[in-house]
Amino acid sequence: MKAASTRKTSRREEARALFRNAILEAAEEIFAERNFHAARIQDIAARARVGVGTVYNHFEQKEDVFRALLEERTEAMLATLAPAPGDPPAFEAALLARVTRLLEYVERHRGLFQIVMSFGVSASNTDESAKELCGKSVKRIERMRAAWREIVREGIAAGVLEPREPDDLAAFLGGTVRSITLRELMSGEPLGPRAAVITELFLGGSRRRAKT
Amino acid sequence: MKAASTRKTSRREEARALFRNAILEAAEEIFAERNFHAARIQDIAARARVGVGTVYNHFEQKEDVFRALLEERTEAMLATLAPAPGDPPAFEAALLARVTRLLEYVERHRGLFQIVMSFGVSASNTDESAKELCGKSVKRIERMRAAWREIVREGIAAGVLEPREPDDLAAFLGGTVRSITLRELMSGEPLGPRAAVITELFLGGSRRRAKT
Amino acid sequence: MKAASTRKTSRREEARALFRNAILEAAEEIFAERNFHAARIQDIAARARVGVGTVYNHFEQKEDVFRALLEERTEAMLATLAPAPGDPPAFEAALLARVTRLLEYVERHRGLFQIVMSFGVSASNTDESAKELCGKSVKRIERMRAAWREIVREGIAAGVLEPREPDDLAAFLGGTVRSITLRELMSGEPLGPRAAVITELFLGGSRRRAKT
Amino acid sequence: MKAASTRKTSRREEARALFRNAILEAAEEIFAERNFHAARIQDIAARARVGVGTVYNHFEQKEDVFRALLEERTEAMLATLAPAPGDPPAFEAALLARVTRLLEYVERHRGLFQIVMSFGVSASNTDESAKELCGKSVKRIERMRAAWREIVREGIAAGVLEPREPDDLAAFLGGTVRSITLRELMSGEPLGPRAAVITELFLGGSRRRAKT
DNA sequence: CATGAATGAGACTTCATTCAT
DNA sequence: AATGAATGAAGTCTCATTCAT
Repeated sequence: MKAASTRKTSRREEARALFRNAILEAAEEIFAERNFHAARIQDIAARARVGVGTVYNHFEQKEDVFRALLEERTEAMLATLAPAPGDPPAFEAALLARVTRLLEYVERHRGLFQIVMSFGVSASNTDESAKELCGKSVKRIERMRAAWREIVREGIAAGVLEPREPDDLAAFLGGTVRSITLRELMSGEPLGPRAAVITELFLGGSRRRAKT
Repeated sequence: MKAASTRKTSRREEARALFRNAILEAAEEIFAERNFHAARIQDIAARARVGVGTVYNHFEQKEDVFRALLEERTEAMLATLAPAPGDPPAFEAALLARVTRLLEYVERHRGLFQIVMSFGVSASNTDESAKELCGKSVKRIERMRAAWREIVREGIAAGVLEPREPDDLAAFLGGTVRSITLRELMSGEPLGPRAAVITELFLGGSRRRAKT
Repeated sequence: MKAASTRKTSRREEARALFRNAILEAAEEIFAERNFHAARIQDIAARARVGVGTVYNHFEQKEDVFRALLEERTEAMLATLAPAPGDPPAFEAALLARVTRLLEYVERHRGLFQIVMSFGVSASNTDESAKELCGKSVKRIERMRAAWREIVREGIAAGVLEPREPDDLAAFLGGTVRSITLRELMSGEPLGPRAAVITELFLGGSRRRAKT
Repeated sequence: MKAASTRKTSRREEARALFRNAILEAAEEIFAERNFHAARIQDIAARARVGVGTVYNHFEQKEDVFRALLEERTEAMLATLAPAPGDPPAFEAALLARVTRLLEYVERHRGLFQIVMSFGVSASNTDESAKELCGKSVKRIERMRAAWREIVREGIAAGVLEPREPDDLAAFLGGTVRSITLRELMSGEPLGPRAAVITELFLGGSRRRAKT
């Protein structure tokens, strides 16, 4: 009986997740093609083939939809930097694979990331609710930095990178990715091809110099 | 008597221009700190210390305020690239002076240009009214390109730049400026210091090779 | 289960119709006592004991409320001329019954019909939107004429009216009704008592002359 | 010197009257083609080729423009019923001449009179300001009645009309004029041709019966 | 829980009125 | 006295949010 109840519950939760997901995906599309203020809950609901009330069953406010979307997508983006089963063993190749994964993910969610990147900037700076959002954002940036640092450590351990202060190398790597991504994102260029450029640039600047 | 009437008229027009300007400046601030949809006409009017109706005496719609602002600012930005009286005679120095002027102007209107640069993107892509705006934008991009081309021609004439196809060099110069501006704009860094970097990068890549 | 769903749906639609009706009735009162421009949506909503937004859930614009009202009422007015179950068999008596029904209906909606009758006139002649309204109005006038013609045909078939061109008799009948209605409507007199006068006048002028 | 001042004054007043008149005529056109609420002071001023402020130099409020217009036009309308120099001596012919004058005047100001006639009816019954307007209107109706009575008296004195209670005959005459005018006005027909019909109808019903 | 109509706060826009020139 | 820009109250309409079914 307990099993039944559990399965029942899990089925229900599965259904919930389905709805929630559909809403988030619809929201991503709508937010990307309009913008936060111009996007109407009604449109999101319609795109998700769901009633307006349903959106409110899953999210308290319109802003929460946006918040959740951000959270989910940036979380997934962070995940692309983790080592994956099929990654090649060599550091350089593995780095390329990871950065490629990252860029591909960003590409797939281009519209949203355009908003994200221009958010700390043009978005309602005065807005009170933006503060909390920024708070979470800071934490995520921290985690991103940690991810880069971890990669850099691996590189140093593998003897590929100069044994410098990992924080500096991490900043270099992160900055390179960030600035190139930003430019291609805003100018409308595809991101995929830049992964190679990024790793080259990074390695060119931080590869271990052969001992004399 | 006619003189009096003329002066009267010009005074009135002067006053009109004053109001119009105050409104545009207020709008720039408000649009920069909120964003088009979140900015309320009431706020703009209040910031300009003007009645709501006054805004509508100068602009037909809220959107027209934005449009005019864009027009005015990008026009002035274009003007910074024209040769100025105090510019040094040497091409390299003159180039630096011009680029510096450009970056300083963009810096002074940072908030607005952030919006401008992310406009073809996050702004209501579907919107019908955006089309006309884009049309004008295309023309302005064309004129910008022409300005770069003119500068490049001067450089070639002065024997400083390689005598290549001016369009290519212009694209290189424009692209360098654009991408660096974009990055610093979005990341919140000051623009001024980058003028030197930009000219260096450009000259490094296109300076005339000494004849062997 | 389907039955339940059907009933649910029909109940909802029933409720919708109830609201729509309440709004139209409120609008009729407000439009009648003020006039199109002076009538505020807020007033209509309040009179209908409904929120402002509700009005906009049922009609796109203020003007559409007016349009729908016109449509609905003139439609119903046309219906009063159709033969009804309880009408007496004799042509003269049936005619009186029908005209009486018509006048009673107009009486019940006096305020609105006053506006309708003075519409092609004082209403925004220049207005662009008035055109469409007039187009529909023309169709309805056509149908009214057809209704009169049908009545006249019955009268001729019954041998009560002179066997003349039905269009002429119809025009006579319609014109008599119209002009008397108009006068009483504008001068504030009750309409009911005029039904007899109208039929008398009409029959007096078009009753079949006995063969010599 | 006094003469000069007087002439100066009168010239000024002449000028004032000119402006006032231009405004009233413009207002008549605008009110006729739109309607009180839809007519904008700006439009009236523009049509009169006058600044907005000028309108307010001559009238306190928008409503006063309307009020004055009504006053002026109905006053002039009343004047058409007074005996005129060229009127024929015979009562019947004189009556026809007067009624013709009246109808011609109404015809020339058709747009306004359409509004006037549908005013006590569809116009803001609830409006507070309408009351005063109605008060004046009542007085004018009284004077109109007096005018009819005077005409009737002449007819009786001339031995053309039955020596009945003048009030009754006046009501008959006035009513006939009013109802026919109303109908033609609303239906868009020209008024001129109806003068003959009106006098015929009136005389037919009230001409003195020959003594047996 | 899904749904979608009801709701009203709030934004844009108009326009009567004022007032400095 | 004429003028026309400034002003803000008021009206229309939108849309986030609630709630009965």
